[in-house]
Amino acid sequence: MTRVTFQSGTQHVADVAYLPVGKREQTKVQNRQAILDAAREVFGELGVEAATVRDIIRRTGLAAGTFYNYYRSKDEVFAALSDDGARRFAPILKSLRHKGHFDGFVREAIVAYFEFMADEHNSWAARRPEGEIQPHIQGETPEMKAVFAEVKAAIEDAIAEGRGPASDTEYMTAACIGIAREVGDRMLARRPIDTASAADFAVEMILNGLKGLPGAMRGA
Amino acid sequence: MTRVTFQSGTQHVADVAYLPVGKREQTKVQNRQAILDAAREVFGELGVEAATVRDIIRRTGLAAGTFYNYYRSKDEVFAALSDDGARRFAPILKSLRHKGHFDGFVREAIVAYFEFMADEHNSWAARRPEGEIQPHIQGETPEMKAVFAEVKAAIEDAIAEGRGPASDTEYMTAACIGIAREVGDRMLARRPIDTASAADFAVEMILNGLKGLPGAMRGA
Amino acid sequence: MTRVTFQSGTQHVADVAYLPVGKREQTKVQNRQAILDAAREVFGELGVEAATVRDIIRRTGLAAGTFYNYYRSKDEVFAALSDDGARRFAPILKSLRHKGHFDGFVREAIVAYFEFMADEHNSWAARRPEGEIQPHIQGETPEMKAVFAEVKAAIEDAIAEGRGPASDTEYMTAACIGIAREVGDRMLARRPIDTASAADFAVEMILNGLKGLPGAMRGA
Amino acid sequence: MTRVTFQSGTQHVADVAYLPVGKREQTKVQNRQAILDAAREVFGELGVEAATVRDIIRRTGLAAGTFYNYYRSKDEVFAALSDDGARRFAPILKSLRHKGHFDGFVREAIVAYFEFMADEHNSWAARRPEGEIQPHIQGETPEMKAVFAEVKAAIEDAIAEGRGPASDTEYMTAACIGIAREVGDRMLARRPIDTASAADFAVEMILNGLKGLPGAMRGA
DNA sequence: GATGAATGAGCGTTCATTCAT
DNA sequence: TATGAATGAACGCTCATTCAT
Repeated sequence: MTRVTFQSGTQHVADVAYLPVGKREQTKVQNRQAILDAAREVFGELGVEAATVRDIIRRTGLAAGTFYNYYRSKDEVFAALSDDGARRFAPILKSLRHKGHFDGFVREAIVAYFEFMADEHNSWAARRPEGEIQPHIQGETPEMKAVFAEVKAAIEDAIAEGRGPASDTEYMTAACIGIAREVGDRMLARRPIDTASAADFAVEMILNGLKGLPGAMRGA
Repeated sequence: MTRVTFQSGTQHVADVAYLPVGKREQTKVQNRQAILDAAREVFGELGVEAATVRDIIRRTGLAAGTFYNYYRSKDEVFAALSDDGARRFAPILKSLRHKGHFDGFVREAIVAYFEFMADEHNSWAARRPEGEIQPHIQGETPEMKAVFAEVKAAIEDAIAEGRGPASDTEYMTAACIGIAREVGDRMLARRPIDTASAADFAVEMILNGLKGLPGAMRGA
Repeated sequence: MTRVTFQSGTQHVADVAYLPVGKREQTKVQNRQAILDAAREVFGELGVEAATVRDIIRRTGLAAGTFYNYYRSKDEVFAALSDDGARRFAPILKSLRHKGHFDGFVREAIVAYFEFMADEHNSWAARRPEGEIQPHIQGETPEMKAVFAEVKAAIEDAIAEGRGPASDTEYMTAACIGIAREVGDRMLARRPIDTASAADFAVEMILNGLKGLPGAMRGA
Repeated sequence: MTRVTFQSGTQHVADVAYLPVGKREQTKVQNRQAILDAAREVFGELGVEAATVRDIIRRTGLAAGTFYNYYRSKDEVFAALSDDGARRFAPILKSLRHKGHFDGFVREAIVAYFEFMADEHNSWAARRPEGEIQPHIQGETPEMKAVFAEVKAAIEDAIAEGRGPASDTEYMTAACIGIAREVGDRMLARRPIDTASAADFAVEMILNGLKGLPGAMRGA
């Protein structure tokens, strides 16, 4: 089982600035990043719906108008964060595909997903100053949502390709996804966050569930 | 297995107006209902968070102030809808509890939940004019949310009481809930809506999944 | 010095219903009175500006629309209360006029004014239930304002007629009025309310002040 | 007797903008001033209670939201105006305190108060377009109210410190205040406004009145 | 005449967005 | 580009007033 480590969104985007750049480019990248960081926080604390552009920009210290030099709306930042998450996660997931063994694929996908969530959650919580009053936290970041969508797509594909058991593939996907989502959420609420045992549980549940299905088991 | 039929919220409340009443009372009931209907639609289309009181009242054709003759806030309408759903669903669910057999309980709970969803969905969709452009739909009504919460509580209890298999009960509940929710959603998207086969699937998945769990199977 | 006693507005208007009346007339009078009473309370508690028609009608237990069968607006109730006060006070004041002696006139006018205020204040406070939380009180009723206007007019006349000292009569009136108003207000704030000593003070202040004026003293 | 001249609030604040500034700062100052001016007018015409934020902003021609870039509420504008008045008046008043001679103190305080009122009134009236229909005017600006409060406090102190005659000090203060307020108001209604003779009158009235009091005269 | 729900103007306030600087 | 004040639509809500019952 491959151990993966994820880099927080902040570092990731900064790393992208790999070419020597003038000061102007520098601050452009910094501002863009500052907005993304602030948005991540605000989304996590207030929820995506309740968050306003003002909330985001206020936290950056930038001027209101500056926001619109980078994004056209709150939804666009949301999409950017989602993309960021998806982009970071996609290669891991892709490497798991076409490995043939459905059971192994599921396990690794779930593990990767849970670890991503845990990492995201940690790096996000860690960035908050200690002494401060902790604001109300909602906790699901756009990245998590995006990665969830990726995993879902992967499982959908795997099942549809017949590498998983043949039954009602749509419902099968739905069941896997449901388990992953709900167990993953509970996992994040526990201290310490234990991705391994959560993954064990979810994988058992999924594989056993699928195996018992009437039309079942034709897996690779 | 008892076959249950649910009445839509609209009809339900209308039925209550069984006594001959003055015109004033009539319009009051109608307005109250119009607000609830409008709210259900708006919540379904925009989501509860994004919906505004003015969205709701606009759709009724009533004056802005009229809303406040009936409800004090958006949340109060939401609660009213939820209550309506929960109240209709609660007796069914209660009759399933303490039946001893965990497998049977799960099956009947899932069936009841799916049938409620289907019914709710139908009555809600039916009320929408045909020719109109279908606005973007989120689709989950407060009633569904409320009933979902009921089912979740029931499963939580059943598992916690040890009538289900003993393992990590929290994760077990989460898995059941996840399956019910996701499969239920897919079910609603199909035509015709077939609650029986969706329930069959979900129940199989849940029971098989739980049975295979390491600490497993002590259920009644 | 004549001792005068004032009847509260409530009793006064009730007394007016001296003729045998049908039930309809009865309730009409009662409603009108209920509105006036409620208005007096509300004006006293919230202030005339802040008070709303709804505040008044709510306290009567009558329906909203009923208000408009009696008065067209808050201002009209205000005027009615003022009239009531003025009407009750006018005869007392008139009996003091044309008595010739300016000093005596001033004394009796001030005494009458202060006693009216005290009485009004008492009967208003007395009607409030004991056990209840005392709402914030502003304390100046329309009646007091109206009576103040009466006193002002009387003094204006007396001074203009030359029965008082000849100087700048407008300023003289202003000074008297200012003393009466401010000392009267302080009087109401003390417990027990002592109209006699307040009146003594105000009268001394007024008469001595006027006597010392340059063009002074030609009084009757 | 020192002759003092007050600058109107408008000029005063404008004078403060003594440094050359960018256009932005300029319009900011202008807008802030426009709001204050509009507020003064509206308060004067409708009374502070009845005035609304929208009344104020409407008169400026600015957008509704702009108000909140400068003040958080009507009360804050009111406070700003009051502060302005008090700040301008305070030094004059302070220079009069502790001068020992009660008579002189009263005279100068009254003179200063009347001159402030006259000046305020003039600058306020002057800013009104000629041809327009004069709206109903209540006429007391927050500045006047604030300055009145200052004078009242000063007299209260002086009397309480025993520098004035010893009698019922609360009533004494009330009487002085009443005279100052009422005579001052009449003064403003005359053309031309003659502060000197009004002050002469008020001071005579106050001092003579106090001197005649029973417990009287122990003043410095 | 009494009722009380409906009305809709208007209020205080927030917010996304623009645009002169 | 960055700035941040101006904008005005929209929100939640209250209120005086009307009018069918």
